[in-house]
Amino acid sequence: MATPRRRATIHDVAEHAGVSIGTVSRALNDRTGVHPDTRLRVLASAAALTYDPDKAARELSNRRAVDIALSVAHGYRRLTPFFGLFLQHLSEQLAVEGLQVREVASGDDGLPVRDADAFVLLDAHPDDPRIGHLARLGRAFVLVGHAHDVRCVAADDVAGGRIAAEHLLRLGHVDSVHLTADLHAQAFADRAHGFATAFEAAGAGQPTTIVADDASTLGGYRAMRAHLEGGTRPGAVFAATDELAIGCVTAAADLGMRVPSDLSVVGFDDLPELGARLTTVRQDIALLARETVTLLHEALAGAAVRAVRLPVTLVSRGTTAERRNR
Amino acid sequence: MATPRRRATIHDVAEHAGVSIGTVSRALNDRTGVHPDTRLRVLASAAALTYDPDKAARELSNRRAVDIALSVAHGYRRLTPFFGLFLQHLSEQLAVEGLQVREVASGDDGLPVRDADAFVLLDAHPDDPRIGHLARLGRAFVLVGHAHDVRCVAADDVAGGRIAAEHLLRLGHVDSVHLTADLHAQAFADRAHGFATAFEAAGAGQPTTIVADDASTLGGYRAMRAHLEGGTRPGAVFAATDELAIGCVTAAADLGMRVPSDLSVVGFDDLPELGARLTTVRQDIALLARETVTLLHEALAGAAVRAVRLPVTLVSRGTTAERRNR
DNA sequence: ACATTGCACGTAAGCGCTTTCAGCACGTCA
DNA sequence: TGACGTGCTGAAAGCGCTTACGTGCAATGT
Repeated sequence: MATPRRRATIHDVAEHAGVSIGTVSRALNDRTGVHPDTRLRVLASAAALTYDPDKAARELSNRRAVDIALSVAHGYRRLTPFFGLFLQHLSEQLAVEGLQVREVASGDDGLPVRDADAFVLLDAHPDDPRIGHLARLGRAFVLVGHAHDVRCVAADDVAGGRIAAEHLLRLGHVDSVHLTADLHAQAFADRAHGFATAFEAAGAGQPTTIVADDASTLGGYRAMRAHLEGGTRPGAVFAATDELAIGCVTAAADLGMRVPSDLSVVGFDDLPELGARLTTVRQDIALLARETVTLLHEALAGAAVRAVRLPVTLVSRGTTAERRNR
Repeated sequence: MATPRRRATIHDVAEHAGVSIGTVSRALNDRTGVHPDTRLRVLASAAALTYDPDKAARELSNRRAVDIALSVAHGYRRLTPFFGLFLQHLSEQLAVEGLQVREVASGDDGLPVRDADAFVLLDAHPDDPRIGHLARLGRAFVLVGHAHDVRCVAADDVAGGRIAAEHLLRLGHVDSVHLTADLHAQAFADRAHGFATAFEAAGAGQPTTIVADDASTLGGYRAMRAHLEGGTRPGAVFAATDELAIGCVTAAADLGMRVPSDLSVVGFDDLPELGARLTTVRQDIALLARETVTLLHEALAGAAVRAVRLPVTLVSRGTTAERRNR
């Protein structure tokens, strides 16, 4: 049975290596002024004892115990795969700096419940009450998404819509439709705008927009299926989300259409598993996380508010093809 | 602009209240030996300074810096609303004890990447490689779900299936079907088993089982729709999940059937938003979180392995009704 | 009257770590 | 030879907190 192992401390390592704790600390943290031989000896001892520095002690000593609270609009209940991934990258990114997400919660009123040093707001509409709340309290926060006059970061959604349009246009799909959900959400509005603008600029007219009940795969499926069954048979669809796109693909398949020969579909996000085969507008979630952390530091330092837009790229996979004559 | 506020320390509070730091600590932690008046004064000072004790320092002092890693099978990518809620309760529960989930991650190989003191495994099949891995390492862990010979906790799925059956039977639905996904998952297998057993015990025969491609709302929708379109029109369906149930309800609606008059549906889990109107088998997620923490402590203490089953209850809402003659 | 209790509180040690500072053993330059 | 770096290391302070331990004081007992 697992003996309740006592964690090795820096003292144990020091003793084992025959040096002082100061030297161990320096060696382990790549500080200068340690003889190479000594460093090696310390490293070996640390490995031998499976030494794992105590986070709390390290934080305390570093006096960089920054509490970072992550606030998701509806708790985890509506956590999308996208935000799930983001979260993972965020905590990895913070771990690099020895920081960490301390708590993940928001009260029933939607307001962050904890008095942290800094907040990351997910899933916020521009008029989200949390923004005013935090601003009023003078707390550091960064919004993942977009709003005016607040520190925020998000993909360049307009550009995303545009490159989706250009891709489709290049393939000859002048009769594309746009499948989205809740245009009240800034990201969706921007993507729709970028898409429509590019179409008009190309003289292809205003594309039809289908609004699903929600941004789930089911939402996308039903909206698309209804549209397809309505008689109109567009050659391509740009879905505002990979999940919506999956719904599209599934709906098309259920109606006997083939993707991409009968219907091209391009998604948005590039979620690993979900869209492994999907042509989609990729946003770099790792980069998003890194930028979030940067902004977090700026917020803590009291720097000027700025909004950052992250580039997106189109990754062409199996769900788009040239328009066939019909 | 938010001045980079310096956090108040226990010394500030002590000075403000005109007492020593020891007294502040005792007052704030409900220790005995503090005069009621003094306690009040300290509390007031703490509030005035918005004092928020430094977690790191507290942990260090308490030497209960227990690293608890939460391991989700596929990262957050497949985090279901159910596990999302569970996570929330778990971190709340741990917060009560001054503990916290330190990291939430699993490597690309699916194995937990961090060397924590204890692990919470979500979403694990009984033959999940993580179980053997952790056991081999002699690490403390608890599995949320079921498997043989490991410390685990889960709802009483068999009973859940049974009470769903009894509810439906009581309403006269002898022609119920069971909608599930991936019977390889222990929970789903158990629910199906409980359901079928109760039906047979009542002399109602073996209920039809429909297996959806996945446990999403879309999966439930498509499976149910296909079944319904196939001609058979069951009077009721027991879905292994609230999400599947939502899919059912939606499919029925899309086919012009009315719930519950044409089709009764009962779900499983009782997720707040999702199933607000759903008749469902409720599991107490908060309790699940509490039990998880209890088992975690047992694991850390090296107690004997035990598996716990949590009771479930049927909550009857708007999606079930008595069988009509047809 | 004094010794004894018990309560409320202050003092200080210590949790495991980082980092400054001083010291020591060299070598270098005049 | 002595004054001076230079490179490496140990000692010790301190991060913010909890918690023995000790002390002063009033209340109690004799």
